[in-house]
Parts: sequence; C-alpha cells; structure tokens
Amino acid sequence: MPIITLPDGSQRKFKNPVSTAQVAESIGSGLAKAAIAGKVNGELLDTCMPIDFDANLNIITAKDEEGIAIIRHSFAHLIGHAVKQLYPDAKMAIGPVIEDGFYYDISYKNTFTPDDLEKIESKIKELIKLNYEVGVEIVSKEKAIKTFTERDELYKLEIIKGIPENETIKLYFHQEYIDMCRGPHVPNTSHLKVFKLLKVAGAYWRGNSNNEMLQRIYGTAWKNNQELKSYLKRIEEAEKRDHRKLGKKFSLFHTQEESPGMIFWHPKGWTIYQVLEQYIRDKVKYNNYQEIKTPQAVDRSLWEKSGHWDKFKENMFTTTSENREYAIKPMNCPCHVQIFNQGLKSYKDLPIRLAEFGSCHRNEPSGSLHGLMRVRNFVQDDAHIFCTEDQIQIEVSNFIDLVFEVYEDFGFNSILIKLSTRPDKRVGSDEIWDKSEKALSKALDDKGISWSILPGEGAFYGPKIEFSLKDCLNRIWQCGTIQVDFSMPDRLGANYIDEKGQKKVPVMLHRAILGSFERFIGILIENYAGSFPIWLAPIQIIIMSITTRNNKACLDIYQDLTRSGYRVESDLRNEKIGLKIREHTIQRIPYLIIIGDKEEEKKEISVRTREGKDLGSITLERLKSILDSSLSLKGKTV
RNA sequence: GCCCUUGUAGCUCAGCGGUAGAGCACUCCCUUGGUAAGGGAGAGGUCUCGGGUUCAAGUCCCGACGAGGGCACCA
Repeated sequence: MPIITLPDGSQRKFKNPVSTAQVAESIGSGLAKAAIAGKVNGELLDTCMPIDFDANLNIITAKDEEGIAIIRHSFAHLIGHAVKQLYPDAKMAIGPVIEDGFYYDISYKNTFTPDDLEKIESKIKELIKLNYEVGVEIVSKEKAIKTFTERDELYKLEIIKGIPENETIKLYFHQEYIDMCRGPHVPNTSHLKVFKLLKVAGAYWRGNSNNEMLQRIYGTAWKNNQELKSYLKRIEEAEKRDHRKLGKKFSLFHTQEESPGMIFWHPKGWTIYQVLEQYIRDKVKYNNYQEIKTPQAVDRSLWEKSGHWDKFKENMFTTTSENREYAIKPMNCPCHVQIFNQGLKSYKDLPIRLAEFGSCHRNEPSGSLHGLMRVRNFVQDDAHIFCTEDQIQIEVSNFIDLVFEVYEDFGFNSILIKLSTRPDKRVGSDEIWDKSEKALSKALDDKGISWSILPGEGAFYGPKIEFSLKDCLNRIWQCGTIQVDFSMPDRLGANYIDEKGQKKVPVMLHRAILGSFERFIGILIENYAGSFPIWLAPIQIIIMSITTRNNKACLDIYQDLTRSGYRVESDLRNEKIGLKIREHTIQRIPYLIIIGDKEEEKKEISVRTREGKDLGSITLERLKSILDSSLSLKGKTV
C-alpha cells in the first residue's frame, strides 16, 4: 500500500503499486497528459514504472528543466527511429542529452549531407505526428544481447558488454525501432514538438582517436517555438561577437596561410596587447617578481634533460645549425631554471620569482587551431616561483588573490576554477602528491572559492589549478593556472643550501595569470564585443572637424591630448559630420570630439560617446578629468 | 591529426559549364555640410594552388594548402 507524498505535502494512498501516470491521472487528466516522468524520492523514472513503496513524488512536465532534458533525450531516440527507417544499414551508437540539445552518434557507409539532415528532420516530424506510445521494458542482459544481435547493432552490444551484471537494462520501444537507455523517456511522442537538427560532425567512438569515426547529428529541442527562436537568435547574436570577425572589422590582427596559427598583430590590436603587457608587468613587479628574458631556440640536450624531448617532441618546432639540433621553446620553464642555477642560492633567497613574457611555439594539431584562442605561437605572462615546500601554501594563496585581483579589473565575474589531480603516469611519491594537492585545495577553500575537481588531469610532475573563462559561444578556455612541480628542478639540477648547510632541491611553481596574451585578448574581444573599456581601447578619442575650416583647431587639440598620453586620432576629411560620427561610432571609439566654429569661438569641444550620449560643449580639461576617472576604473564597470 | 563543410575584388556576398557581378571600402571631381550613410565618375579579380574531364571550367572530378563546425589533443 504505497503512500505517495506530493510536493505540496498532500498524500495519496494506493492499494496496489502505482505508476506516476496513475498518480497523475488521479489528480487530473490535464496533468496526466502533461506528465513526462516521475521524480521518485529524487530519482527520475518513466511514468509507467510501478512504485510499490512509500515515496515522495514530483510529476515532471515540460515546464521543468528535467522535463526538457527528457524531451531532448527522447528526440535523440527519434533520430534513431528516423535514421533506421531511411537508412536501415546505419548502426546506432550513443545518443545523449547535452546543454540545450542532444546528439546521436551513428555509423553509416555514406556520409550524411545537409540534404540527409533535412530528410531525417522531415521523417522525425512524420513520426511525431503518429503520436505513438513509447514502450519500456526492463530486460536481462541476455535478452538485450539477443535483441541487438538480431538487429545487428554492434555498438549497442559493445555498450552492453560494459554494463555490470547487477545493473538493470532498459529497452525503449519506438514502434519497430528499439533503443537501449537508462531513461526515462517520454511516454508518448506527442510530448515531442519543437526541435531542429543543427549539424553533422565527426566524433570518435568512445572518444578514442584510435577508434572508428562516427557521424554525430546534433539537434536542439525546446518546450515551445518562442524558446527555440530565442535560442537560435542567441546563437546568431553570439556569433557576431566572434573575435575573428571583430578582429577583421576593427583591424586588430590577421592570420594568413603561410603561418597557420600565428598572429599578425595590427597597430590597434598591438596597442591592446601592449597595454595588457605593461599592466601585468606593473602587477608582477609590485608583487615581488623579477622580469627576465630567455632564448627562443635552445639545444636539444636541454630538452632531453627536461623531459620535453621525450614527452613533447611531436609538439616542438625544431631547427638546425652547423650540425646542432635546436628546439624553438614550447615552454619557458627549463630556461628559467637555467637562470636560477646561476650562482649558489641560499634558503634565505627563496622564494625567487622569475617572470617572463615568453614567446612560445607549439606545433598544435591543425584541427585544433582556433583564431586567437588556440595558436601555434603565443606569449605567456609566465613566471616560475622557486620555493621551499613550506612556502608552497602561501605562494599559491597569494597567487590566487592576484588572479582574482587581475580578473576583476577586466570585469570578469564567472571564472571556472578546477583542480586537476594526480594522473596515472606521474613522478613523485604519493606523500608529495597528497601534500601538494592539499596545498592547492586548501588555498582555494580558505578563500571560500567554489571549485570542481578534474581527477587524473594533472601534469605528470604535479597537480594544477586552472582558471578558465568562456567565449561568446560558451566554449571554455583555460587562461590562468598554477602548477606545483617537484620534478623539473631536480632534473635540471636546481638546488639551494638549507639552514643545515645541506643541498636541497627547490619546488617550482609554474604560473600564469592571463595565460597567453593571444587567448586572453580573444576572450576580451568577445566579452566586450569590441567596445573596449577606455583603458584598453586602441583609440580612445577621435577628433572630427565640422568643415575643413576647423582642421587647424582639431590638430591643436589632437596635439594636446596626444602629449597628455591619450590615444587620439583625428578625422579631418571633407565629409559631413553625420558620416564621421557614424563611422567612428561603428568603430566603437569611446569618445568623439566635434569641433566647429561654435566650439572654436567658445574655446570648448563638443563631446559625444560611442553609446550616442551627447555630453554637450565642455572644456578640454573637463574631458581629461572624465577620461582619467574612466581610466582608473579599468574594466570594472563594464 | 580525424570527419563534414568551405575558399570569387580590401570587406560582405551573388554567380554553379559558355567572354567575371553587387553593396560597402578605395581614387578623382562636385559639395564646406552641426550629432549614425550628400552627389557623380573611375579604378580594382590568373575566381587559394596543382592536376584532370570537356570544344569550353569560379562552375564538374581528384589532390594539396588554408579556413569554419565538431571529435581527439591541449605536455
């Protein structure tokens, strides 16, 4: 006699085991129709599954987040149903839910073209119209194997092999199509209304590049048309902020065929770069780092010692000279150890913090290159802290503060923080790993920062904290990082003399705040959609004349502002003021100065912002004070 | 690296077997105009590169390279 407790606290008693569908029916037929699944004591179940115990039940409909997720999941099954009708030889692999949508991985002899995608979409629409019941059955492993053997679904059989004996297997019946899934799924296709297939892409079976590449069909689904439309609109708007598009539009940088993955910085892009570099230079100097510069190409022997030749050879560009082989540095750390190694170090010298704006080259796979975000030549705001084990905690803690301080200056508030822990292949004792992982997690916890863990994702030499930011399409890019390294200093012979006069190997902390200038600027461009806060804006002020008669006055003001340290340009063309305003507003120049006869007479300037706000006629001094207060805020108000 | 898509003027794109097009930008001329596009004329392309099919190839086929979306990779 199960007693079902509903979210409002009311209870219903049933004589026999009861399903979510039956409970919903007992409440009302509208709810029965809308019911997609039941959340039974917090666990999602198909509406037809019997409940034979007292339970809390929440009836899930399309209005719930979980309901939409189930709808998306069921749409994946519909891809299966449709694909198997259209292409009976296709083999279905996996079809999970993802953020905002779903996909299905399929193996098929021919490649799916955009035409096929349309056909599949139409077929799915036909199937939806049938309003068929989706059946579900819990089966034995044998039955599942038999079912998919008969159907020649090799991938499903592979999946079954990996399911533990004690775990239940559920089959979902979509008319003649059968899929296997944890579920739950919608009880009837009438729940499946609004969807769109988006694209086909390749994906390795089980995410392993040694396996066959399958064809992945991506789709999105929503509870109504408005939500679908607004989702598509959102994507469209986000794509307009793409840093590669804006990089062209604002002439910040370009790339070209002859040097894939390497950036040609234009004057305006380079201005942003330089502002960032000087900003970080001041920051690290203030925090007791010493800036250095190390060679670009280093003999193979050093990379052999550091372990890079062994572990990282594929990713290094090499070159030769007079029978010697060199590698263009992919990282700065080995060179920094060389500087540490010059002269004898005492424990009293530690920590030593060596910073470099180090240009690194890595031969990244061609398919991974992505605008400024993933490049083959980039400059890190790199530094290595050489310290004792006892100093790790405080150094990590200080670094985290520094990262937050810096990110705040850019107005970033959603920073993803992850701790990557010991991988299977690693150096160093478990004791040391325990200690360094704990140092990192403690530093995060002490500050009340929320973070997630990436088990086994640490570097072979030590765990790391990653600070990641999102681009306009929510793709995640690692920017800042701090990594504990017990290995490289030893390999490269670094040591210091401790209190007892003994030689000891220092710990090395690898760390970067922005990560790479390239990636960070990419994130900035998308984050600000090209409307850079004034401290970063490549051109801060444009001075425009009403007629050529006013050109001389414009040049005087230009000279004044330039000599006061602002980034200014003038537009003295024989064009109407409306055109000039339009063009420079589109270029997102923060302040537009207009000089006509009236301004000349009053010895003032008219100022307008890129947002279209008219500040009226003011003195040059007044403008400077507006600029200065805006400069001091950096990106905090944006 | 793998799969799919894609590569035409500085930019955005049309053309998809029959002598290269548009808009914006550019150059020149007229216009000296007050807060998001004044008017006219002109110049500009081995249609990424290399093969092939064809009487004829931006257009069809093959390959290379680049780019875009995924996947894998990101020490």
